[in-house]
Amino acid sequence: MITENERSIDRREQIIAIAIQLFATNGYHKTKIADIVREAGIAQGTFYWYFKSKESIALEIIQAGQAQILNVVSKGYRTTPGTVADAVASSEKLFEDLFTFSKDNRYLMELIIKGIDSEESIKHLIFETRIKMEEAFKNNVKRAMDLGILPEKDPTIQAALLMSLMEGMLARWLFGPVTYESVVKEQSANDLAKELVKFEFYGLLGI
Amino acid sequence: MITENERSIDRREQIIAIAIQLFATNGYHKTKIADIVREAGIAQGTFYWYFKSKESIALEIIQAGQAQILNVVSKGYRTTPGTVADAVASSEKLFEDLFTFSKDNRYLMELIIKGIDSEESIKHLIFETRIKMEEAFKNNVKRAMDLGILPEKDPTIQAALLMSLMEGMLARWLFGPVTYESVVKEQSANDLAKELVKFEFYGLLGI
Amino acid sequence: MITENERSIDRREQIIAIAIQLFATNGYHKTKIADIVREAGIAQGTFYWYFKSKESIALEIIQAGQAQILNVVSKGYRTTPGTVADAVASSEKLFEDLFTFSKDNRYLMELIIKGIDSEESIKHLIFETRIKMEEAFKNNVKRAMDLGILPEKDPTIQAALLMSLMEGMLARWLFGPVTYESVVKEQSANDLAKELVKFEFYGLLGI
Amino acid sequence: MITENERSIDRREQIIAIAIQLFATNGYHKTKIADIVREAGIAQGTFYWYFKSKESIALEIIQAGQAQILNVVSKGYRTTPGTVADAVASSEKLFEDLFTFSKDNRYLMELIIKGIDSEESIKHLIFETRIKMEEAFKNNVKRAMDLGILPEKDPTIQAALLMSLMEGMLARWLFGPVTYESVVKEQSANDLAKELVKFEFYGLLGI
DNA sequence: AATGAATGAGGTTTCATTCAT
DNA sequence: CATGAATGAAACCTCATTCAT
Repeated sequence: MITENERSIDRREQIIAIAIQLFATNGYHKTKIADIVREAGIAQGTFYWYFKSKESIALEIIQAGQAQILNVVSKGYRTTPGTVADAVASSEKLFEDLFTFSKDNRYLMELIIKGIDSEESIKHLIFETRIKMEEAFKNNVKRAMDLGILPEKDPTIQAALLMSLMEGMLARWLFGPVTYESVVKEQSANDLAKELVKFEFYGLLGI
Repeated sequence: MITENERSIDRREQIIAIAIQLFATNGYHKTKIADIVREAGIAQGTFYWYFKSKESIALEIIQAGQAQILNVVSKGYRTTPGTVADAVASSEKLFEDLFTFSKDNRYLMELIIKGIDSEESIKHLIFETRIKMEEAFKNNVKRAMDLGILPEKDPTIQAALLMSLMEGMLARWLFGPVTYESVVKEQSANDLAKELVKFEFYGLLGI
Repeated sequence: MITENERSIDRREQIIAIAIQLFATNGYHKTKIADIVREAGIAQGTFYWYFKSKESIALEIIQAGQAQILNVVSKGYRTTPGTVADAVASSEKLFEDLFTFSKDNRYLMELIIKGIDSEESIKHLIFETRIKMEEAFKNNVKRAMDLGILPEKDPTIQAALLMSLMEGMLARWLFGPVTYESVVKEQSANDLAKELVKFEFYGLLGI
Repeated sequence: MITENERSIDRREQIIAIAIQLFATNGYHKTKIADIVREAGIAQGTFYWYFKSKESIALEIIQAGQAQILNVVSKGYRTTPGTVADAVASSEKLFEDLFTFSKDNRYLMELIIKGIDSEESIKHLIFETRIKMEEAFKNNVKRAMDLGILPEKDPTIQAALLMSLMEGMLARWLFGPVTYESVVKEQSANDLAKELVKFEFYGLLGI
């Protein structure tokens, strides 16, 4: 039996899911509260029983998304690598996890990765999320350098480069146009991770 | 002496410059015509003497920007490289040019690289611009492969990876937060290009 | 007790009534949404809860008006007349009905008869209404000719002449200046109908 | 050789001719000064050298039109009729003159007959013109009654009926839809006048 | 006489939010 | 919890008119 409370939570989740998709697809400003409630089949006023404002639902979405993403990313480099092969494997694991999560949370990731032109507070939170992801990358790179697996370079830049690669490939894979159909969009999360990691470690010249 | 015609063109250019900056800084929807005319010191109606609508000025901005950017990018790999060192040098040249242009056209590039949540027509034009940049990259990569300088791989993916790196570094360099102050933002266009190209060819493991 | 629904319909009707009057009195373009809502004692935005646009309320007004008018006109020549006297009587009945309806729907008829300088779509609908009225007249004339009551002539022209008479008298009776005070405006619908029909059948020379 | 003054007058006339046509075709409010000057091939400001305002050019148009029309109408019943046939002939002459003038001044007549939703001052002047036409008709009718040619009735009403017939037929003949193509629009001014006068004197039952 | 850039009041419409029921 | 009617500030855009040249 579904309690009142549970039904209420469902309704909330439903509205959130719709809002995520609309924000990602049409943008923050183009998405009207009227669109959300129409899609949800509820009255305009009902929205405001569940959420304080348009801004607040967006903030809640990003907030919750941040937690999930960071959870995925932080679990990435779990192993303590000893060799380059170990580092490669663990990097692959990280990206595969992230790509898998992204595939399951397409619209959320679209919001985070492509960003949305919205209120300052929302943009700030998105920004923060990406900074934190990049920091996780940096720590991993730093650790690999400390272990002598990677040559000593500025880890901040290396993390930025890594993050850029990841963002770019993810965007093309999930939100990109048909142009990438055969070469990017059809690949599995694992394929994509492998391709990325190869480039990550060896560059264009790599085998 | 300034002729009527020149003054008129100046006024147009002035409005465009202001609009670019406001669009980039505050976003398309947050930028009101009232903001633009206030900044330009003209009456609301005067804007409409020069431009048909808010959408049309944005389209004109992106259109013109696309032409300039593609001009820079297309001049990139002018040389016919024979060795890897040649390829590296010419790649460096390309990115340095692009970064220099970007520094001089900060707000325009912010619009193109970060994108704006705007009308469909505008988003489409921005998208097109990025696709064309990426195509220029792809052609360069393909040529290097044909010459035997780079190992044969799918050039579409390599171009996507390159474009991702470029977008990411550019964004951090010019529009990024103070976080990158010391390691990215303070670098010259040439430094940044070198760093990027090193990664481009050799990856994390590169010397 | 007034239900929600009824109040809502009342509000709609109220806005429509005000709009009809203002459109008829001041014209379409001179009538501002601000005028309508001021008269109705509601907020500007409320208008748009009930109607999509200024154009749409005008269309709705004419549409509904057309239906009512055609209903009146079509009921006109119900009887099957056998003699000229029958035809005269039934024509009188038709015009009396139409004039009575017009008196009760003064402003609506003013819109239809005098026309308004408005959007093309609205003008078209008004035009259509008048064409349909004239067609009803034509059918009546034709029937009388078939029955041998009226001499055979082109019914299209006769209907046009009839319609012209009706429009002219109606305009003078209801919307005309005080000039016609004593001789036209003060007459009853029945008086007017009689006068018109006398001219219709016998012309200036008629008894 | 054309003097400065003459060219100036031509320019004025040209603007007026364009304005008449646009007012008649698109309505007063829908016709923008921008439309007029575009059609005339002059600058926006130039319009205001020739005319004080949009309202003033419209007033001037109607004013001049009124004079011409009344001139035509007043010349109508020149003859002193003695018999019904004389009255018929002279009535035919009046309408033929008026219809001929209307054909040559299509757009002007459209403004006068159909009226335009415009400023109060303009509407008033149009109204006045029609009143004066109707008065001319009334005088003619009255004279015929005094001469014993027409039965004694209220000449105001008879004139109104006559005016209505004329307005209606004119509108269908010149501004009407293709519906009337064969039966009304293709007729000559003389044909139309004859048809009208037959109805005028004998009604539907007339031979 | 003529130009065309500039003005600014004012119009229609949108939409996040509130509120009585 | 839910509704949907109501609000009103604010946005974009129009256009008759003015003005410096």
